[in-house]
Amino acid sequence: MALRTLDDGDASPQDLAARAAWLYYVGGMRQDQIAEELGISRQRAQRLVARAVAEGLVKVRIDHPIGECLELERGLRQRFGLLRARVAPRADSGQDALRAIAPFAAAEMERIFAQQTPQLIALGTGRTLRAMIDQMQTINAGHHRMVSLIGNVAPDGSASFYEVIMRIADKTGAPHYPMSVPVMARDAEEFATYRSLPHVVSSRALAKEADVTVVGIGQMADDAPLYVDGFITAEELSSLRAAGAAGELGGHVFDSEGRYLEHPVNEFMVGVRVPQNDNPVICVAGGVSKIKALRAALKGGLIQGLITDELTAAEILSTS
Amino acid sequence: MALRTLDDGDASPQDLAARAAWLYYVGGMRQDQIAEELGISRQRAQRLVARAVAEGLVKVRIDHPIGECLELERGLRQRFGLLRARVAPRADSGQDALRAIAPFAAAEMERIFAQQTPQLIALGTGRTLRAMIDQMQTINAGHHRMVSLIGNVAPDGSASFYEVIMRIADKTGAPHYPMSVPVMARDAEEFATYRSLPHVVSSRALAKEADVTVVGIGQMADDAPLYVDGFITAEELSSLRAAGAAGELGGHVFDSEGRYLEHPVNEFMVGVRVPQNDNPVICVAGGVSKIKALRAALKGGLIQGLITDELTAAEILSTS
DNA sequence: CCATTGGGTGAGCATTTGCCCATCACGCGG
DNA sequence: CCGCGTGATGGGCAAATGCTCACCCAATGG
Repeated sequence: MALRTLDDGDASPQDLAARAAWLYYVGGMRQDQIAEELGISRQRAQRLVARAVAEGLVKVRIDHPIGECLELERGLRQRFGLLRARVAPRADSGQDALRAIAPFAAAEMERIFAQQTPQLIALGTGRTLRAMIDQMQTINAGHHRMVSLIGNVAPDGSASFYEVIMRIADKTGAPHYPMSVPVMARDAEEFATYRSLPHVVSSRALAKEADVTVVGIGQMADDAPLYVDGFITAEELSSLRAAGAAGELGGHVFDSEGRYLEHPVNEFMVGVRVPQNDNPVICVAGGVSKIKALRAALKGGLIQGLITDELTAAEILSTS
Repeated sequence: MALRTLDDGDASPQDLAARAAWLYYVGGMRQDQIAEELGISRQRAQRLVARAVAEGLVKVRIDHPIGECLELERGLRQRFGLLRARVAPRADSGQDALRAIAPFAAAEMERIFAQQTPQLIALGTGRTLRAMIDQMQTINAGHHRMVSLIGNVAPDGSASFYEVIMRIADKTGAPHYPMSVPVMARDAEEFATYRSLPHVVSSRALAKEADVTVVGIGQMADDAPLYVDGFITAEELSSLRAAGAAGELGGHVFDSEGRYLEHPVNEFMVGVRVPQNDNPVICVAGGVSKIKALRAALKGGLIQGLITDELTAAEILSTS
């Protein structure tokens, strides 16, 4: 945003990359034509296009409800009474699922932001939401507000890497209310302190009233994000699993029936649990590792919308 | 992998096309991989992708401010059949527009001068072209020639401040043919004298044959450059407006349809009108005040290229 | 029943793209 | 002042893509 070319037509490499990419993808020109047009070498044009893709300037969407995915979407909606269900085609586990889902989730977010009536949007954190944001188009949507469900400070004191609210704010210009405290308190005293902070009180209040909530989901295997990112210890993870943990939404752990556990980890989470009122909670998640958690969340009615990939959707529907 | 064919039996051709396109663009797979994945031939995969693109299933967006400008450029080219259109980002009226456009215009000039085959370049005058030159790089381009479209002597006998040809010559070392007479004659006799001067005759002849012509554009409001710079009186300006003047190119005034007026001011201009032959006339201009003039010039097909700013371009496209 | 037509198919080839590598310009520390 | 990375550049080539063509099949209509 800040540094737009003021005095130099050819300047900012990103501008040039964007221009080249536009000519290539939208304009349908060949790379040598682009090179000539921009007065650069063919190779440079090629690199610019590649760069624009790598930097995520180029967003591709396939505008077609693929039959199979539609079936799955319908299945999910019916089985779990969901309000929204989107299923991205194919995609295997892990990274692929993320890549597949992100554009769909981004489209859903844009749909939310495109609404005329001002919305209060609550947001979780995590890799999946980060990937989603990267796919979002910058749009002017200053009439909505966003609030974070969960603290944005990691255990080591750094800002959480997977914080998303600031990044969406960059793209939309919407006012936002991050929850600038640690995700989790270490003891009851700390917990009481955090919870009593005025901005936490107000953020929590806002989050509970959100018109729509968008979250990822965490699983409870050995590589559970809560553990990998250092929020809980290996012992706590074991203890949670012993207590029947199946997954977590915004750090709040629930069992395979979708009931929140009574467990120290849950007691000390500073953020709010996803609202359980009339306003929808949309979960963005995919990959085999998350299936158990998703199934539990769906069963417990914790979420009212799901954006996932084809294989995950099929798996959820086939075996639960 | 190849045995996916089993469950694809239901797919409609469009579904398949969408799926292939998705795997290609979003999934980043190669066409032969897609072919294998979907159990079809490589060619079919390629046809499916092409088809998806052709049917508009694939939507590509460039998430960068430049994207907008490129849209406008395409719009201008299409609407007015322009050969060249460049749109600089943002920029409000007046000075800002100039600052934004100048680098783009300079790049265009450099493109012209960078050509191998010798070009004969005709040039107008004015603030905009001056700003353009200031942005030009010095390049050695002695094989081109430049000729002025218009006299370079102001009514008070001084050299016109906005003469540009000498300055470009400084930067390029190209031989140049200024038109060293007043812009405008005061009566028929003077006019006949000027027009008969040998160097005027030859400059005029050259200008008419220019391979490319680059001009600014003048508007006809109270601060019309022709009037402000003292070439015409307030009465003449009023008279021109009464006759329907919408703008001027090189001092030659035209109406809102882009037809030159039959008016004393036009009769006594010593310079030539911009060529109306196969060789392009590029106009460099921006700012709201010039929109009326630009629209007229475009409508009348007086110019074949336009270098402007985003707001001006948007305005021209939206309301004409 | 056969000719026709329209869409789809793979082979083969031309074009376009992606990538590696030698080279060069530039900034930095010795 | 001189090497020494570091990163950009363009040449050249292999891979990937797009396109044409001859052919096939299935449906249609005489």
